[in-house]
Amino acid sequence: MIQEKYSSDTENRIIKAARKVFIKNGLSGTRMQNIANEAKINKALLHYYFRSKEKLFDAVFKYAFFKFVPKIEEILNSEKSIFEKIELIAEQYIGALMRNQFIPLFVLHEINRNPKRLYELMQQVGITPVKLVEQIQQEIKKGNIINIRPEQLIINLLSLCVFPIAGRPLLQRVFFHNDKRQYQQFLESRKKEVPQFVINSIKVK
Amino acid sequence: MIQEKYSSDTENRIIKAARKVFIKNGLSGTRMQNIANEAKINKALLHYYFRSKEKLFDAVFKYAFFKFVPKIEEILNSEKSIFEKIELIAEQYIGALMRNQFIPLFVLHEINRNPKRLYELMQQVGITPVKLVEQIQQEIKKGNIINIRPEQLIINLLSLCVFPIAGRPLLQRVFFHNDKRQYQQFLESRKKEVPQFVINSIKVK
DNA sequence: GTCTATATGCAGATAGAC
DNA sequence: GTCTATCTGCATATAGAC
Repeated sequence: MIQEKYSSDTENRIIKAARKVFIKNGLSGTRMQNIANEAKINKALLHYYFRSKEKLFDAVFKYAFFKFVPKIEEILNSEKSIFEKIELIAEQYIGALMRNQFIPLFVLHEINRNPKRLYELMQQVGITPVKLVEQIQQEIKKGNIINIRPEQLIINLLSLCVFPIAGRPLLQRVFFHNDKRQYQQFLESRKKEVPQFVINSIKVK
Repeated sequence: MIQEKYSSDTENRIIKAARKVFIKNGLSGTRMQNIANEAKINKALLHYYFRSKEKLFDAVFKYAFFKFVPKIEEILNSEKSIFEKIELIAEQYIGALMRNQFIPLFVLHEINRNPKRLYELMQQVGITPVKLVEQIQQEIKKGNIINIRPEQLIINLLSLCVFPIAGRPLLQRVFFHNDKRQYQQFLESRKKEVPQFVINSIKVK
């Protein structure tokens, strides 16, 4: 038996609908009526369960955030080599975002609207790149990778994972004749291509 | 004497204010009153000059888009080597986005809201990566760069330019103690770091 | 051209019947 | 808990005076 996150069936339907609509359209782009329609319930019930639009949005945002946290956190703090970590982060990250296409823009928007809150959420969960930064510095000292600022490397990796999904509607049109399946395959191939690209650039041969 | 784009002074103040507010807050996040306040004119005047919010937004979007088109287009269709092009695109692109921090998210949002329109705008202006794709294929044949799909390479380059600015508010906090000047310097350094990173990865030595 | 006042419609939120 | 009906406020847009 599946453990539902919310106690009532209606509550579950609301939160599920809210995720779909908020993540696709953002806070100001979403109408409570849209969510009610999606959940096939009455608009008043949204307020009965979540009081206000803001509170419902908060629930959705935390969900979207924590959906991606655990695995990344696990990778960051593992004892694997820097190269393995790069491979794992790219694979996990691209995979998760492929299954949740609207998350990148949703989170980017929230990053710009309320960066402090997101930062505090990250701290609460213990997501920090400190260990990864140190590991990169050590690998540079050991001569395994070229001299690069750890921040550059990490942000490069993130960029390569996130942007192709955030910009998908245009990129798919420009490069793949708007063929959905082709782009999906393209993203799939990036799980391997991105780490290759990064490692190829930094590895000392 | 400077040639203003719009005939009246009021019209110019409106469009300038609208750029600032729309680009920062998006279509649904912007109130006509916000624009009126920013322009220090009456709300009714917005409608007198631009009829509707949508039409005003359209004017702003086209402006934001064409602001970045000419130089990129020039680079794409020039006769420079692939390595020079990579260097120029990164430098121009990052520079332009640094001066217009909110453009990336603004355009990304519009890409997801109305991708077809943006694509058609690009075609009208003749922005297409066809020539760059061909050039990459030739360089691969000549053995100057490794075997990589041109789409991967181009999208990688774009990712590395755009994402660090779209995600700035969070990245600045996480990696630079929210120090604005440090992040500005970081972005500045990427004008050289990004092409190095890319070329390092694809160049056959 | 620019303003004040106002019409119109809609979205978030609540009251109250069932 | 769930619904219908309604309140309230606000945003776009217009009318009309100056």
